[in-house]
Amino acid sequence: MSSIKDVARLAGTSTSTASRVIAKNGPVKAETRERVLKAIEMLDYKPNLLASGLRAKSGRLIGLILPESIHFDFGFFIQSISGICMQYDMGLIIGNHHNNPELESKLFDDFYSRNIDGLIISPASDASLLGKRLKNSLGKVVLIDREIANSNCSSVTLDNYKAGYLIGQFLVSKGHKKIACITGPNHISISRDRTIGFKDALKECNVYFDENFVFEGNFNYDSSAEAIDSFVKKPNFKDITAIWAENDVMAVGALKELHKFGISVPNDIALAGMDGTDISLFSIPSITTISQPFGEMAAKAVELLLHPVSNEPVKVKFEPVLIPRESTDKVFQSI
Amino acid sequence: MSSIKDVARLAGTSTSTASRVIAKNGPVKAETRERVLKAIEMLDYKPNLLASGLRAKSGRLIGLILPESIHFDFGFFIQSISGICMQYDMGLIIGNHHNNPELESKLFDDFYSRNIDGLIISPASDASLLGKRLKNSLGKVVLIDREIANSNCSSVTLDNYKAGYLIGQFLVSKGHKKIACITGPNHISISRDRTIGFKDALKECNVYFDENFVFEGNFNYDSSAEAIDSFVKKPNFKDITAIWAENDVMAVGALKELHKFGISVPNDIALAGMDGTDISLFSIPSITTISQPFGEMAAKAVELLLHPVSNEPVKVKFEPVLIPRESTDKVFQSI
DNA sequence: ATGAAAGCGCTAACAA
DNA sequence: TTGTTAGCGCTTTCAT
Repeated sequence: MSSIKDVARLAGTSTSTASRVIAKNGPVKAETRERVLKAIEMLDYKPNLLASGLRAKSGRLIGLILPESIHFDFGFFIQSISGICMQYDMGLIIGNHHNNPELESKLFDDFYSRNIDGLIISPASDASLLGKRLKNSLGKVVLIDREIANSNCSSVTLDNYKAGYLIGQFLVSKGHKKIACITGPNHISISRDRTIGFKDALKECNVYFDENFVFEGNFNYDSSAEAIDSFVKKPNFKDITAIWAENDVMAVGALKELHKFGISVPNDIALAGMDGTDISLFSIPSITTISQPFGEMAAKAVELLLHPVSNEPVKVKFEPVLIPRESTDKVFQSI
Repeated sequence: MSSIKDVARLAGTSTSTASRVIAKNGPVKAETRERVLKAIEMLDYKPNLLASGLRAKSGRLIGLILPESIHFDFGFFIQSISGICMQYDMGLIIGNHHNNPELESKLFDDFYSRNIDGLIISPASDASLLGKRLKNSLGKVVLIDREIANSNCSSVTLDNYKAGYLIGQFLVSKGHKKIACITGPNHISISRDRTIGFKDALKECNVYFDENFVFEGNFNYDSSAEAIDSFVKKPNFKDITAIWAENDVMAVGALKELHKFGISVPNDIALAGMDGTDISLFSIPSITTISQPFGEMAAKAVELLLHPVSNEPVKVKFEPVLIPRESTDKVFQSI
């Protein structure tokens, strides 16, 4: 690896002149510039980002901390953010905390040791240990997808309460009076918000919400299969005419498990998911869902980081959109 | 941000002593160590990785370049590799090239400018411009998932030829004589290998392979819907009794499109995918597939990078495993 | 328009 | 056991 010194030597200039050519700032005679450029070419010189980052106190690096990387939504975040970072000539360093606050803190510290220019994070849970760390890193953190209670960071989230509310209202409008719910983990605020919105919608419509038919899932396939198993065993399961799973993955898992029991969607029971991911569209039947604008959310997060409009934290909430599909096509008549 | 100087000053030692305490190498009197540790604690000191990286010519960083981040398999790679990196106290910097060789080269150069300790890459295509770059970076690159023709890098791949062969053999064993195929992009060697293996299996079993029923997809849902549309239009579609899609996503897309045409799987037509991802398991019917050990592949790639056994490139090929499921359950009798 | 020199924060060879 | 010092590669004053 050749350094700027090598370039300068070959071009017969000082390192400062070479640096000026590379950074395209200070004045350089056209002829000198040519010599430097040729030297760069010949040596296949690439500036060392650690050195320039050390000087500039900027690693030209964005950190991204997510719970996992496998799920579609997180993959979408990674891909969108990575693309935008590239446009800005920024690197993207990532880590998964698996909802473990210790790992989360470790990643946070490691990233800051690298002079990151900003951090986008979907925090571990309400037990996140990031509190004091976030205070110190003013304006360089944007929360995505999940919020931290009374953090003073900017954040980009979906209005999860409204999402739950919308789906609740929708199912009631289809005539459902007994609705089961497979929630996300209770320690994550987005799950709680979705559930509260959902309950509020039912309450407003005077539909009784049976706590016996709430199952706390973990956003994965398996947990929704468990949920269905537990529901089916209950004596008054026959009254249930609709199920809402708080993400599409669990909805697909529920569909499969219902199928095993010979229960047909939407004829015997209606089913809805959430996220608006492809699996809900390509499922048979297609599954009613609430779409989240993952790409826009990612873009907004980067924008808030790189072009902050003020010193005050900005809280951006995106609007959920209901997408009715085949899985809720049948209208249930009240008996 | 406090530096090691601040620590040394507060502890009343020199920076080298402080450094020795931090690095846990050189000898330090117990009492001095205590003072330094307390200073570190008080200042909440975190070493600057750009500075140490610059010195050590090692960014404690692994680079990961993938075509995309959204697909399940790539998400799996990211998650596995990220976990292992964390164990080694390494950062993980990632980028997507979207099968564009220019982006790929740009990422490559950027990563190397960061003194990465190793690169794991699933290259863009046969047109990858990485040739000379790879020569220069001896032993620090491992290809994953995709191979580059006569590169002398280590690589971790699936035996894609065998995967195609296995599925071909299996479908023939189920009595199929006319089989359609939805391939991956032809510019990617894994697609070609799968297709060749598949054809070879049919040939060995004396089953005629009709080139009219090959559709070049792109590994996404939509392309398989197009494939089905084009197949259905052909006059002799009625003879087709099985379809192989070269990944699970396309298989699910094909299932959906067949369903639209009122064609039932497996009763009217058998269907198989590839990758062994959850969507093929949770699909209704579950889809016969070939599993890839994504986690093991990722682990192997990091291992080859961090603990190379020799200077020679090592080529690791994992064995595909056939997973028969409902989508191929019906045995077709030759007429 | 150009160069000399200092310094970002860290480590390691050498001296004491 | 501890400290001094040089230098990783870069940028940026400050002279010239």
